[in-house]
Amino acid sequence: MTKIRAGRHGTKKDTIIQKAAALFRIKGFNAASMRELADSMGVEAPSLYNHIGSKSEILQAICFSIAEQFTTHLLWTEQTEMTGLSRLEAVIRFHIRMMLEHYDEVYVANHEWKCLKEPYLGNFLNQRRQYEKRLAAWVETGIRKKEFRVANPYVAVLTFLSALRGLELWLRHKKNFSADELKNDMVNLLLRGLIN
Amino acid sequence: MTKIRAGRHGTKKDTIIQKAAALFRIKGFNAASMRELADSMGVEAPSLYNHIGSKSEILQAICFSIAEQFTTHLLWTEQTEMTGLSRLEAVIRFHIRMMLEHYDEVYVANHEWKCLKEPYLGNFLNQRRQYEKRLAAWVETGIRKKEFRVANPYVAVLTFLSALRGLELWLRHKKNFSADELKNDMVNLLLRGLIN
DNA sequence: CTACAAAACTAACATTTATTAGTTTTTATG
DNA sequence: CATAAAAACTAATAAATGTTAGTTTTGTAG
Repeated sequence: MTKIRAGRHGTKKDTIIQKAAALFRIKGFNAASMRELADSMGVEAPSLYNHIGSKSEILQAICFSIAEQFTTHLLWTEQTEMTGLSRLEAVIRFHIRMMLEHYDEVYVANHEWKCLKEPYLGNFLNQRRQYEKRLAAWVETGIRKKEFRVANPYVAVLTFLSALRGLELWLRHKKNFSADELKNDMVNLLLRGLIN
Repeated sequence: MTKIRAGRHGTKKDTIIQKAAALFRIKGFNAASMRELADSMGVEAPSLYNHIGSKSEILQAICFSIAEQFTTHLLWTEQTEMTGLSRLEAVIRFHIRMMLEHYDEVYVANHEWKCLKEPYLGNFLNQRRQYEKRLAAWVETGIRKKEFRVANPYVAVLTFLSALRGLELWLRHKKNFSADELKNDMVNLLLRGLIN
């Protein structure tokens, strides 16, 4: 009879969620079973229910924790960085940091949100749309100030966010890389372009 | 007793695969059931098995059809376009066209490949890696010819591909847009950068 | 019209799944 | 040590799923 260990910085529920994120990332939410999750902790499946309410609840915890961190950082950046360039640079740096420090959770939030149940699904999508809108407002401001050139701000935002989501591909390839180097490359590429 | 209609340009199996792509895109492969798929065609689930071998087979058909189209186009581009810029531009244009004309299939191939079973999963990933490698070779050549500036060609390729994958976000938003306009925006953004 | 093949149907099965109920073991507190 | 709470266990359930078997209907060719 193994026991679920509470991590140094969290409850046993947090430990379950963390393990679940790793499992969901590898197998996908639907394909990952509670039995597997329990197995990965050396425990029987029903034991998990002493700590969590349901499988769905775990996914909700993952998605909203991540969403909240991104939103919070966006608002913070808005008040600390004033130029479009420095703001977008801050966003890139934060996405890289999140991807490095919370790979599983970020991946799951990006790929398995569709498995959320209402009203959480709608909620999550709303939060994302808000994020995109605020970012688009930055770009629009930058365009007005002649800082950026771009025809459609939404094209820029969606391209930008997609490219950042692609950071996961980078980690998947498991190349050895420095976060700073990666950040510089992406800033140069997205903001200054590929062409010499 | 409804019957499965064979489309003008394909067998009944093709019709099933097309409907399945739409369903898989909306609900995800695992969450979509054969009964739902049958329902969407006004038929009972077992009837599908007169035309297809298994649920997995449908996913395989979708993923490999799309992968093959992209690979074929890449090779074609390599022989018809000679500068790095014109090649990447051709890739952007093709991705946009594929996304417009085969939205469901492209989306499913991008998001549900993890549900493929071996050896198809490994096969699919290999094909993708080859695609990435070939694209990286283009960029490397471009760097050598001083056509591109970029520190790490792989950062460029993965960023590029991620941004293109993000075209789906654009379609999801259902803005009215012209494909040409979109193409021009993305070329400018990715190749010339956001900064003025 | 007949006969054969294609393709639909109904019924059922074997598995897998998340989850609950009830019980026993462990841990912590007095 | 005794007692209570926390957390593990076993057993079981209800629902859903992909798929098969066997049968009936539909469409087509001679």
